[in-house]
Amino acid sequence: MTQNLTLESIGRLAGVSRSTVSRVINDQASVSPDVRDRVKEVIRLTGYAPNLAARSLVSGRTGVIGLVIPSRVHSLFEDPYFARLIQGISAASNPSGNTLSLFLFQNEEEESRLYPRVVTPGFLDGLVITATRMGDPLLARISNGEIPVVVVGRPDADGVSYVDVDNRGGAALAANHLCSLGYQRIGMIGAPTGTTAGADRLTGFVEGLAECDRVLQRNLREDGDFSESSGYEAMKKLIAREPDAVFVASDTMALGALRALKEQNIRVPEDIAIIGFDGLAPDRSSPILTTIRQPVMQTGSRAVELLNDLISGALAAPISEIMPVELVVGDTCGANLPEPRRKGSANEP
Amino acid sequence: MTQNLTLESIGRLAGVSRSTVSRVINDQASVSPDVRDRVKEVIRLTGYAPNLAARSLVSGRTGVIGLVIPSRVHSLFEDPYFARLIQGISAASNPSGNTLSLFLFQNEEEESRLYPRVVTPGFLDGLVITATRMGDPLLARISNGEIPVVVVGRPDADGVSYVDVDNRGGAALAANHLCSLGYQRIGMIGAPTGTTAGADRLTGFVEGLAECDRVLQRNLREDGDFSESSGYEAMKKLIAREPDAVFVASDTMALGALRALKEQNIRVPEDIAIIGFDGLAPDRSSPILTTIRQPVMQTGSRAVELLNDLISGALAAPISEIMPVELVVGDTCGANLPEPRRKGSANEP
DNA sequence: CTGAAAGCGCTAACAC
DNA sequence: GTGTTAGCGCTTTCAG
Repeated sequence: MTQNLTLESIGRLAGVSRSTVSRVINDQASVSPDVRDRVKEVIRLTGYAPNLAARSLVSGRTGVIGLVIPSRVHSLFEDPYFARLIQGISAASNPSGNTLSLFLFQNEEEESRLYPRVVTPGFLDGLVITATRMGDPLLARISNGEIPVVVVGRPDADGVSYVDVDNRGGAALAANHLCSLGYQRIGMIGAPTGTTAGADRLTGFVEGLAECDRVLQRNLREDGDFSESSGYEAMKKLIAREPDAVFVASDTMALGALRALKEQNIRVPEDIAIIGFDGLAPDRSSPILTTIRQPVMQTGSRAVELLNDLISGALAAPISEIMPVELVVGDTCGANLPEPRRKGSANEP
Repeated sequence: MTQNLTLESIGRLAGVSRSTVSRVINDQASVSPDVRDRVKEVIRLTGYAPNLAARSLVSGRTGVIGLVIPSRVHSLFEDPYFARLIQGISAASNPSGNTLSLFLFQNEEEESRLYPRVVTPGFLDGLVITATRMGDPLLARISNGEIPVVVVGRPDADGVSYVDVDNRGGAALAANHLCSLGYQRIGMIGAPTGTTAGADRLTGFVEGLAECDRVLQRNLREDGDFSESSGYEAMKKLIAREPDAVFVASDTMALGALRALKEQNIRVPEDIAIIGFDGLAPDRSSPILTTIRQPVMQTGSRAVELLNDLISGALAAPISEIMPVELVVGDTCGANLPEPRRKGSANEP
């Protein structure tokens, strides 16, 4: 079948030199229409495709961008967040002619062993790194610019380009929503504060409460690890402390929280209001979860776009961008209940 | 920093020729120990890494394997199944020195546009394709062996290598489990029969029921599309027809089914038994789901191993392998309830 | 055991 | 407009 096809052999078949074939392939101007057509026909007939290795050897570009998912978030990989993110990254890679390589490190050992390969110039054109953790050792090694990198999420290092979502603003939105509905004993199930997303959502929520002259009571906060079961466990602990509303820092954890409540026959939103974060579980809960939606796919796509700009030199690092979030009102906060929510009941010193 | 490092420059630094450096790098015997040490030291100091493009230009190998996820299953990408599969594939790729490229096609158009690139020799060493659908156009174009391919799942084409799980056997196990517990009105929420997995699970379940002299009543079967909400909807329809046990062909759909039941205050397993398939939601439901566990990660890893054998020529296509599944008894079938389940009640013409 | 030389398939000056 | 010619960095004979 298709084999041994080279510029040279195509040229021979079309009766031209290899340079001309190269010009046709790269859509360069200086080729007469008839020659161009003839060459294209031969290419079509033979099914010739240029050898990428040879091409990248001379051009210095590989056409490959890498997506690195560090080992510590590995266990979270099953959160639909990553599926969406990958979809967004893939969607933006294909049109730009890039191939996406996935680096899913199993553990620290593998990470440090394979890491050199990932940042070595000539292997990848650029890198997207998901960095949900603070003090990422990978980031430290990148700053000195071996290869263009864009981080998804806020890195806690300077000089690194990134795309983040407005975690603080979104969490504040959640706080305001709960306040405006009259809830009094407002709690939170947080994400790990060792991740910038977790830290930012906590900060934002506290700030949002402050805008309504409220504070987040110490005993009304539990943290999870982004998993469904951690949300379930956290909510079981909170129930005894009787919050009337809880902000859960991820939808997956919120599903766990709802499960815990249903198990105890606590009604949502009548007995307790729940608001999530992510916007990833639109129809997976009964009642439908009120949440803060972040544009996950777009975040991934935007990261690739910025990376392409970095690679082409159109932009110089570091650059950053914050994606907007929005409140999506569902049924778990009682916003749509006919009568206004409790206002000013529930007192506690 | 690190730049322009080539075999030549390393050789100069170490006072040897580029051939010798190449031999050291490729661990070839004929190099004297002292020279080898000297060269290695220079490599360490400079941080030199071979240019992969040049290497693959001469070797004909790229060290890259592709994972293709066709557009029709794209919407299902968020099922944790794919996350696990990717983990397995990635886990097996790294040690074998391969890089994993992900081809997540958004739609048919993109699929056929990018497809040539994917099967063109010289771009990828091999391909893993998830083929949950029948009549896959990609598979048709592959059979004539342009590039080594291993399919995950049973392809409905001949001559294609694949790794599948024992869907039929597993579904039969589920049927036997329900029969042995004495259930009478046994229903099923199936996966799309346009996927080989869906078809095989249906076949196996019917066969399993037959072993207990039962048939799957027409009106006790509804099909979903692997999504949580489709499981929810299917169960809502089934409820009125009063099955006392339901086999749900995927855990994700089973979670939806459980949600529908909880919403109607139907108790599991007291009022109805539920058994899933996949083993992906170990602690995500209350009560804990009884299910048929398939080794998803291992399936992915095995696919890569077979692919490597195909690439190296150690094995010749087509080859195939069926991974075993197992029954995991949870709390949704009442297997652990103190008293034996109802035996022989519920009559209907 | 080591070096010299050829060549993988392509792009990009540089001629004509 | 088109062909000729150098390499890109590497592996691999082939000499020595």
